[in-house]
Amino acid sequence: MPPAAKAKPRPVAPPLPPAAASGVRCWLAKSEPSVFSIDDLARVKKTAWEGVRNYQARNHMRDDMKIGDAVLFYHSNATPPGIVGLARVASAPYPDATQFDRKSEYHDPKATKDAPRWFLVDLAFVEKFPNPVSLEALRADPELTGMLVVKKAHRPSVQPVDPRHLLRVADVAGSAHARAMVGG
DNA sequence: GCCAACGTTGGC
DNA sequence: GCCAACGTTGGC
Repeated sequence: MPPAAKAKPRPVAPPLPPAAASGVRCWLAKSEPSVFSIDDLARVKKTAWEGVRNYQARNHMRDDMKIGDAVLFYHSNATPPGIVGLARVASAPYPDATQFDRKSEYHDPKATKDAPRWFLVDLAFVEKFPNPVSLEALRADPELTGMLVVKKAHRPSVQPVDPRHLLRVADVAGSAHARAMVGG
């Protein structure tokens, strides 16, 4: 029996959106462009998605995200707020180093290296959309009804996205790569 | 800057 | 386990 089979089962996770035909899951990650924008991601190509301090968002990164998953890149506290590009998950989950760094604004005194509290994945740049989709436009699109990001005060900064919603956003945004990543 | 809508913390 | 106080997110 593989060791994993002996692991204590975690509480049942909330239902995920249906997997796309490819098995790739879809997500949305928020970032304030004044802190880290899609242009920053385009420049560095890949980054550790550090500083997430919300348990739901952490659980998505630690438990559910797989290498190759598609991630919509959302600018919050922006003018206008909205989805501006596409990234992909580029690592397995690992502890967020900033939780151990006393000088970091993300330092968590309750976290230890033996018992890390915060996990992250790396995100890699895929594309900046030719036509970003504002929050206002997301809300106005009947095909995007139910998308978490349009719900008032839906806070987790990493959240699941229905692949159909991702493909719709990608079409409106003029994406060149989403269909190849997600299928459909 | 305002403030609604959260999530977290800690006293009890 | 309850819940008031507090802190944060994020649109506006």
